[in-house]
Amino acid sequence: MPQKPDDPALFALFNEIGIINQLATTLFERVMPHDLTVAQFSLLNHLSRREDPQAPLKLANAFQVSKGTMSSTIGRLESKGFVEVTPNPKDGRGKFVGITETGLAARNDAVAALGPDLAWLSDETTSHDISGLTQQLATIRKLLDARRDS
Amino acid sequence: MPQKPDDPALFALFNEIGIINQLATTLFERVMPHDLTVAQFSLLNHLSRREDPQAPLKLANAFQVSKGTMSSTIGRLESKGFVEVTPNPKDGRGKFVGITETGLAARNDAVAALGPDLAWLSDETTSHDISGLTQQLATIRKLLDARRDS
DNA sequence: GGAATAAAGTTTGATATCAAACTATATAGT
DNA sequence: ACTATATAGTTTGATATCAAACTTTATTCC
Repeated sequence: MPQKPDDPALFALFNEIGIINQLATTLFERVMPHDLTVAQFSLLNHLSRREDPQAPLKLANAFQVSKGTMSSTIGRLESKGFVEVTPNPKDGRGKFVGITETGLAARNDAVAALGPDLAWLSDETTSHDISGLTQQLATIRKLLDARRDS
Repeated sequence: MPQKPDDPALFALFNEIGIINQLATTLFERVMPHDLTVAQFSLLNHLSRREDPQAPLKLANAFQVSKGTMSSTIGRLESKGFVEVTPNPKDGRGKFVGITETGLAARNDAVAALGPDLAWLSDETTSHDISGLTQQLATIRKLLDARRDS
């Protein structure tokens, strides 16, 4: 039973992280076209960068979400016609997810729509060392990630 | 149509923030008792620090969530008997939310259960300037917050 | 005072997310 | 081969979250 039970510094850090996550998500979702969510856009953006279709499980690992979550996001993008899911001919259990022409266009629309907000943020944060900040966070993320598997 | 459409640095930052948020949330929820979620614990913890009951709207603002979200979280804590909701005698629309004895005990249980993980994190991050990191993030949070209202 | 407006809470419908259960296919072990 | 186990995806049930619609009570403004 800790005498000094809560670490205010860590609580404050996670609090800021949680709020930023929420604010950025809603800010971006307000401007993105095609009713794209951040989860959907991120997946679309990821697929737009690699020509070869990817297995759902690999995508789930890349985004650190459960396979159930990835299954759901893929399904929604599929309904919109933005991705195409094909069976893995070598493995009856497996599938491949690839972006469609429509999906690529939607991704480009979204990138364009996000432009102003990102440019504004970029301007406002020129004095910050964003890369340095990101690296510090990456260190903490790796800690949490290692702890998860333990 | 931007030639350099995405700002990799900013995307990377928000990506880390999103993943940390998710990892920390699931890590904490795995150890907390009474089926407490982070949202529920945070509210309970907040209420444990002030003796006087708070209005739901005030709580929603403090946590930067919508009143609908706060309404839902309060309802769940009320079902568990951890908070008590009373009408505002001065204003028929208003309510007040206060923590119960049971709620305070649950909050203390949760703090104790979180102890080991927080201690571990604290140890692992001694070389990091957590406060400085938090302040940098707070600056960005304020930017996003201001943008939201514009 | 009565009508219009505002404010506090709740409800609804949608998405994201997890864990856990489930289905189907593949691989291992004997 | 046959059984047991492992792997890929899907489904289910729960919570969090938002925006928007809705209800109830206050306040404002002629």
